[in-house]
Amino acid sequence: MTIEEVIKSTVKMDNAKKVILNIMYTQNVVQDHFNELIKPYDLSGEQYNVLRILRGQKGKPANMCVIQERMLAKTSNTTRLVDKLLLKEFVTRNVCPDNRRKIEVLITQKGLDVLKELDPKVDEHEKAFADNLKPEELLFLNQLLEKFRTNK
Amino acid sequence: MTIEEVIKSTVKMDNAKKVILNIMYTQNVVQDHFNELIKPYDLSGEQYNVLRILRGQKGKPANMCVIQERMLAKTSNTTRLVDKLLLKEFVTRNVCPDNRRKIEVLITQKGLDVLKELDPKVDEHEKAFADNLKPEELLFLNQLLEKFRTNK
DNA sequence: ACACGACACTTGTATATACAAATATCAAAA
DNA sequence: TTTTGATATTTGTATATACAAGTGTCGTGT
Repeated sequence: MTIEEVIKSTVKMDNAKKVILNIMYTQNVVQDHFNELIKPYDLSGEQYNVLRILRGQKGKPANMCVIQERMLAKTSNTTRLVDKLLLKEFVTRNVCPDNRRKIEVLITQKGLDVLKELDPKVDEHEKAFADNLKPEELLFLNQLLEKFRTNK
Repeated sequence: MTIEEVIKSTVKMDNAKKVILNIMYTQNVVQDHFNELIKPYDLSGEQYNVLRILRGQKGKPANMCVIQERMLAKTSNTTRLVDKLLLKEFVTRNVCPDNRRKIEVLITQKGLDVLKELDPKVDEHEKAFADNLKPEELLFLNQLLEKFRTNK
């Protein structure tokens, strides 16, 4: 389905406009797909993202600003995001002893378990999209997107 | 900046995962850029989008479900979005005489004026990104994104 | 005519997000 | 030691979004 069909556009668009709509729409499609996937786990996409960052720390605690800067969408509220994860006991939160301004956030075993359970489903989700392209097309798409963002 | 640099990833990712992150992140960058642009106009991105759809109607009124289906993000709340535009006098809203379940939404001159003022800025915004790619790359990016979405 | 399911839209409620202001701590200068 | 500016996080408030339930209208069959 072309982007014109998606938005039922009657007028002709140039490629500059079309590519932006395509990116916005594709992100929407991917996100909706992903949200379906994690719905049964009572996690929002952002919350999942934080958990993944914490797992990536491999036991090292992450403080708020580290989490913030590793997230794709620079949400203005890491505190409340971590609050939610704390309620579900997916993370722990403690004041950093070296610098009491900082907070040390750690993923719990329960958090790791839920990620582990999600891993194959997430892989499948990614693969479902990636399989639409040949390996070299996938590579090229990555390069084009990166280039598209130059200086932004 | 590669997507690994953006999220400061330490581990190696396969292209399937990378392309999804790239799409999510690129959309974020584009959206942030666009939000900066429309901030002085007291319009949200979604509100702008609705106005653009209404202008595309060329005088023909659009009812709620038409607006809904032409939007990129299937927001669950067109009513309140139109409410906001109504408050700013960018649209009018009337019950459809033929079918009183339906609502006829029309863009006002004031709405058209604000779009007109935004047009060159939006073009510039789109061009700023598009100029990072050669015309044939732009075309290819569109094709790859479309293909990436196949069956979703 | 009237009952019924479908349709178009609205409203309630809970949650998420954006932005700015507030709080607490630290490091370095006076 | 006190002050100052920077850093790290939290909180308040307004707005946006998601999802489900509610309202009014229509078309169809009986």
